[in-house]
Amino acid sequence: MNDLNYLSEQLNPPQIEAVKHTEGPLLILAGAGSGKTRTLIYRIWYLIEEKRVNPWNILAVTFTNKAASEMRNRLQSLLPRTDSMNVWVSTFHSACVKILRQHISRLGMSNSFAILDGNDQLRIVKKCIKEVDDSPESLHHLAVIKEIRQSKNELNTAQEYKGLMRENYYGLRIADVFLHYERKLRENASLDFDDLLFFVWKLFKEHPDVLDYYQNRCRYILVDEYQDTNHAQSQIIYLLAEKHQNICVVGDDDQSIYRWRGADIHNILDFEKVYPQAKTIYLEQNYRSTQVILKAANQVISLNQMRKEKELWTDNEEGDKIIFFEAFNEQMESKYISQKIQSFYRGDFSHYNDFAALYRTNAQARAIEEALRNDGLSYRIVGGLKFYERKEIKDLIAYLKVVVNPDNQLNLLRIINVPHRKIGQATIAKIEAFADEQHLSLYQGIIAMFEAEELTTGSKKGLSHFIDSLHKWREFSKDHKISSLLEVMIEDTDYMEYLAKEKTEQAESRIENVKELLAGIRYFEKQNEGKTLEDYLDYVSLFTDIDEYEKGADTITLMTVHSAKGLEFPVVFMAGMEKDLFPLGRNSINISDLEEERRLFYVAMTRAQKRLFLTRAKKRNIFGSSKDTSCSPFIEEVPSQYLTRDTGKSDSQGAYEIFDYRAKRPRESTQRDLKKASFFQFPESTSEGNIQEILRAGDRVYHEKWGEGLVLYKEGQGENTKISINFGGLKKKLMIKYARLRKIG
DNA sequence: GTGCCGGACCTTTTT
DNA sequence: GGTCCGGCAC
Repeated sequence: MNDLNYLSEQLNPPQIEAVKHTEGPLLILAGAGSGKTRTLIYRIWYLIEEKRVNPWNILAVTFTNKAASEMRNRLQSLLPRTDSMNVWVSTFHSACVKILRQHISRLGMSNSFAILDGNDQLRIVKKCIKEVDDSPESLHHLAVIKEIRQSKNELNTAQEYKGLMRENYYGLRIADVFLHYERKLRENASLDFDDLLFFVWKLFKEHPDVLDYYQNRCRYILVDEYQDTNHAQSQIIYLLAEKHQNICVVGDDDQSIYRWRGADIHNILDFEKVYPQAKTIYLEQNYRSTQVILKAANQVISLNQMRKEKELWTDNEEGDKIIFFEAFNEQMESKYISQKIQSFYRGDFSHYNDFAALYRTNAQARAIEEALRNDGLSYRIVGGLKFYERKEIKDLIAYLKVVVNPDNQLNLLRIINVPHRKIGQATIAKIEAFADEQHLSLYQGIIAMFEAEELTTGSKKGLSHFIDSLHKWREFSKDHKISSLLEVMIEDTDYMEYLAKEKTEQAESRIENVKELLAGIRYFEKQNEGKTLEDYLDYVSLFTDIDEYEKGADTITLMTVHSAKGLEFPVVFMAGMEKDLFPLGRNSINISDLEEERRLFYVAMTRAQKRLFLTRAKKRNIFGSSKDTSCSPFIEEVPSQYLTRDTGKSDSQGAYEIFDYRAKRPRESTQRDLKKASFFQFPESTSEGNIQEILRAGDRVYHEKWGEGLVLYKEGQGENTKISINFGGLKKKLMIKYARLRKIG
């Protein structure tokens, strides 16, 4: 088929224009739901198929691994395999890691650097404050981190930062911590997230031959979500595109919601100034939402001053009004969400993944989770405590990192006494002092101390055993798979025993997590044959939970609005529409903060395809005590003709629709239902306790991992009750208190 | 060197 | 309501 005919079947006129404008800078302002990813994909297809551009010369940058892998998948279905494989599709951060692993030695640094995550950074900054500041308690670590990150994003070194703080006493104190922090990172050959960008920029600036290589390689550059770029990122892109000028950025200033982490909205607002030759194309047809939702969202966002004027339109149906519901407290709010989902389910929307509950802060997930669990609905929480940030996972990853690079003190310290080897503060201080004196790394210091026979008996045994094991693992890793190595390490250190001995109820789930980690590694090995332990560690360092989110599973999705960007759902619940929560602001919230919150609200609204619910709680638990709340000002910003209040009939305490399964239609709630609901509101014991009473042989239950099952019999008493369940032929005996079972039906 | 207790502080949002 | 950290007892 003729390419142009094909394109006009797939895309609308402005989208086609964006695809065909291949030479020179291009700004695509793509509103929510306007098919921007689709446009990008076809643009790459067009470059390769029509313009005969070598796929190898195309770079497509995204912000999340999820977005990158989605793009890769969609390219694969459109292009011959070899072509789609050769396009460099990557996140900013992984592209930078790839570049630095090759060339950072040109800056006099080690190519085998470690990557610190946010928690590592936090711990190190705290420590640095204590080590160099005169009154550590008056210097808040978050303030310091903010300054460090901002400085790096603005491409200033610690020295330059100190220069800028000349007259500023407080700033100078931060500068000293910053300098110390940098020294510590360099000594340990470690880079934080912001360093990844900073050093790529530095590399390009100081080594024109390296820049030239990448300029020639990346002749056609595409950047997704350009409104989220920070200064460092935009400068890297600027340098890369300088030679060929084939830079296409896609974004929506109205969806810029990462200003707080350094995203500079001016990058997109001023694109035409930075690239005077730029062409600008607007994608304003929305394919996602109903008229009502889209018009309401348009109205809300139009209140922002700092934006490019535009108005999305759609051919979609008019749709139902947006519903606003005020609940007594967050338990009732959650109950309402659960009830609404049940009344829709098997009605207009037949899958659980048609529903999403969004919120401003992760802490709100708990109440919603509890309501859904009590009602036996299948849900999943995206984000929150992340898998790779769990203690047990970080421990084992640190073991792997130490095998790769024992000189990294940060990782070594994390595991040197985990599990316990009787190596405490005193011993470590002693080694540190010795190592400093001899100008050795901590690891080399330990070895040297053995040779010098400087160690006391107490910790000697534990230390020598640890060092011997480390040698053994390093040898072992040379000709064994990552998963085998980890298995051996877990075995040698009795790590599972160590977890099991922690009598907390977390023990079981921690052990499960370790198994999941092993399974994850095996999967990685299968997917990436020939990749090394170092490759795996890079992958883990840049992995986030939203990457894991898959449409496939049929569950209700709970996540923050930030995580929801780029996704869509037929039915969206936006919970917590309260002043000080959404918009979130404590003491003072200035206009530009408010505008960012409004953009966030706009993102939330535009996730909805068919139905949108806004809910709030009149009382909410904050830090354990119940507080009265007032309504979010955003509610008033939604035009009243698109909004209808669900009063829950006459009862303002929060009546709701109940789905009557026998009649297969909703009925109104009765006093009895309300009583029942308020029982769930205050579960005396947690759901584990409740469920134990409820479950009996013959009940159907749902388990996160095993799916649906049939209860066969119970065994034992009280806390230690075990339950035998048949999961589709597979019989399992589980401890009730750990199994997290949900009753079905 | 380890483990337990109590108080402070906490919540944005994420690569 | 949860986490982290310091202090104290063993």
